[in-house]
Amino acid sequence: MSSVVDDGDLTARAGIRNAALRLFAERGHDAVTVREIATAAGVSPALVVHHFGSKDGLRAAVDTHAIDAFDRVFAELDDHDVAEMLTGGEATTSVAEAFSRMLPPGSPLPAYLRRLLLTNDPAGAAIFGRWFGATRRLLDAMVTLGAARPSDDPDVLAAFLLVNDLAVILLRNQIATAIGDDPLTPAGLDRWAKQATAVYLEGAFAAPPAQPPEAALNKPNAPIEPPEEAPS
Amino acid sequence: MSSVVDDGDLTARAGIRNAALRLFAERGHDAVTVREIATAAGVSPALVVHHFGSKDGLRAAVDTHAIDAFDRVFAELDDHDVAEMLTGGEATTSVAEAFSRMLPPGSPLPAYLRRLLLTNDPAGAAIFGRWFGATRRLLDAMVTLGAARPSDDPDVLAAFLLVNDLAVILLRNQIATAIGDDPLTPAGLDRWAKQATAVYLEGAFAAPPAQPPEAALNKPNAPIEPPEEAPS
DNA sequence: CACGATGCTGAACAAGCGTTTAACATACTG
DNA sequence: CAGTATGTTAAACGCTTGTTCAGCATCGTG
Repeated sequence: MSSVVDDGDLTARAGIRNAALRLFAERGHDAVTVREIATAAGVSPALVVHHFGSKDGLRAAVDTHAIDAFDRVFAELDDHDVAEMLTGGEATTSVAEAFSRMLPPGSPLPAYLRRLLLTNDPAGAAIFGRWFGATRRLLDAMVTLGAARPSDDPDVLAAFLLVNDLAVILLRNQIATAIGDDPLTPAGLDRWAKQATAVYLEGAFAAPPAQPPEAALNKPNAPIEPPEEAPS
Repeated sequence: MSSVVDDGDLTARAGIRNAALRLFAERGHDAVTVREIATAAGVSPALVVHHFGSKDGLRAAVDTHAIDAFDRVFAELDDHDVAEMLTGGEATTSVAEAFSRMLPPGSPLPAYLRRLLLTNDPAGAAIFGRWFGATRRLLDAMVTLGAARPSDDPDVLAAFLLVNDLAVILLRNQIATAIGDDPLTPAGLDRWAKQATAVYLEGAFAAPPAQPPEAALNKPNAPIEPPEEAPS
């Protein structure tokens, strides 16, 4: 056993990249030092720079590696979705489900996706744009096949469905403590999918009993963060 | 004019806290230096430490300040929601709507909430837990009033509705470029609320035309991230 | 007026950071 | 076998970081 992380027979380069992926995902780029990455990978700090040029070069390599994996997951999901639609299976297949199915349980990739979308990183914007386009196209296909109701604002509807899916990954930890199941495990995923499917098929709310329609709307509220705040 | 930021007549202490709030929200705690905060607030770096003890003390002060504002927004939303429910107004009132209504347009608070929820910060976990409890109680109330359909897993349903709402704030920038409207402005919010309300009232998908019910389910897929990866 | 708080600063410090450099193995190549 | 890439390291460098310190105004209070 070398130390710290048992990577099997990985190249040192790949080992560094994987260690960096995990640490970046857990704590963010800036909070992780080159020395920590090197220790986690069982190599010297100088080797990190030798292989990736600089810490930022390593960041870029990790980014492309992760984005590649993400797009493979999403592509798989896309096919799966169309197949399910055609065979009359479940109504929806979620990004979260694809992540849970295709990634090993302890994978740092969900957390890395969170960091990628959180920082206003152009790579995160690019991946979101691609996924939005795919969702939009899928929604159109479902409408023409009669599997989804047509909308007067399909862009917003597609974005709504996509971000609802992504929220499961972004807020994974909070959801887990709230409902008592990690939503990226089969058990949690099942509970989540049941409720989501129900809402997407029938809705969640009912129109109120029957009363005067326009009542208290647009009453102005005092802003909570006025231009000048009380000094603490 | 002093410099950089015109804060009106703020205490230096409050000015530092506000500058830190904005910088932390934009770039994250670790990527911001004490010197940058001091410059943005128009004071010397030493004064930052003098008022808050340390950079981490400043972080804590900013945290409590922000969390206080968040909870005020959410409490307002809660009241508003109940009121709307009773008067038979709109079916839903979203967290995003409350943020948009109660915060000035350029406020750093949405971005700070994003950082708080996505960095596994215990403060973020606490605020999510509180909001989840409130959502759960609101959902129960709506069910007894006949405004929401009863669910066999109300915890998950409440979490689903809450994280869908939060996703608008978390992915604000990506949504803005995807749909062409910032979802925290009145225009974008209106488009978003229309689609969300439609889905929550009637659903988004239709049951497939009518076909064999169980078809291709649980077919095993090759994991995309095998234990040992190809060295790049 | 004296005087202790209070607010605030410039200069400096130790520590930690990313990175560089020179050197050492190891292994393929002619 | 010499020679040259390749992988790897220990040690050090320069810079930035958070923080400290001594001192300067300002000001309400006895």
